[in-house]
Amino acid sequence: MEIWNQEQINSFRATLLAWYDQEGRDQLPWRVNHDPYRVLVSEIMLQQTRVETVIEYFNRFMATLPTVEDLAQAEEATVLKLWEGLGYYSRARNLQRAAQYVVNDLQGKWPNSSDDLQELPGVGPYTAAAIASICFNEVVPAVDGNQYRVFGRLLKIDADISQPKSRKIFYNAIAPIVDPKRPGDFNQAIMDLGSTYMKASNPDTLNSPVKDYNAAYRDGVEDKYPVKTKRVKPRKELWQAQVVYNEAGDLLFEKRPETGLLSGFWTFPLRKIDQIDDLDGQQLTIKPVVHIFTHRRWEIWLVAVKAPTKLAANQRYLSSKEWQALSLPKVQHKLLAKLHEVTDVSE
DNA sequence: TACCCGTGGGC
DNA sequence: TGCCCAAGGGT
Repeated sequence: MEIWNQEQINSFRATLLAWYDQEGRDQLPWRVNHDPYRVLVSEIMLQQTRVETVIEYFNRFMATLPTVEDLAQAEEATVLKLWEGLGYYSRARNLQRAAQYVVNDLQGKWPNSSDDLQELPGVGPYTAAAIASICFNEVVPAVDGNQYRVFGRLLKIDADISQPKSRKIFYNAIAPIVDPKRPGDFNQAIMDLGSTYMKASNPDTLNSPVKDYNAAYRDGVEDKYPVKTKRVKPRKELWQAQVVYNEAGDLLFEKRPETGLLSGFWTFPLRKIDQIDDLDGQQLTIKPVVHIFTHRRWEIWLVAVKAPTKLAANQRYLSSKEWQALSLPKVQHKLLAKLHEVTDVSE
């Protein structure tokens, strides 16, 4: 691992920020000001999610809920509808809880330090540092995937970024480098660097503004950094999705449990099966609907089944108007599309 | 700690 | 196609 002296640190800061001032993505909608509410919403949305995906969601979210008070007072269904399709839905619920915490418990006064910001639900060390540096000029590194990648290469840090304990190693390595005059811009500059010249795949190191500071590139071992070992294959599971209509033509939905995957969302009644032979009803499709989560691969067979004589507490018939108004997970939209596909063919 | 938690795009 | 990846946090 490389250790920079103060002279190298000073010149790195100057080089990085000069590039950022020229080529930074200052047009991103969450960078138009340093309102902590806007920055919080953007940071939560950007967790494990691409910038290009977030922009549209962010603009719609801010147009609907412009202030932290608006979010605190909104119906949860409103928030989830705004989040529909973005994934990791606990982020949306925690974001609203964070807004309620600021409004109700702190009388609208934002925590202005990284430590205090971590008290907000859904705000961990990275997000807290990002907000603290961008909105309140706290001199702290916002250690995220970009900083792992950028400084893993620049400094040839051998710690495995898949392991949580490596975070402290990176934090300690980066902390002395953060520009004390412009900590927020420093962190955002690293983000921009990490998504342009220093991407994970096909980086353009040769043209990077900080090429001269890149020890991994200098030594011809850039492809070894950052060190990352863990990879988990999604587990394959077979499911059947039950299709049930009532006399009015409404479809039977079932609310998922309050914990676990897609918690609290409405889907067709889903039942796990061991093999296709276990399908319990009239098979409606030749191929299953396939949906891949981070850790699971679902193959879902649509089956028509008899209506239950009595609905369970978590079951309801919903008209198309009703379910379209709900926030539904992508997998349920896939099932609905598939059902309409086979229904149209038969008509 | 290791695992859980969504989705879409790139190659 | 089957992987890997993308501004993490909760448990």
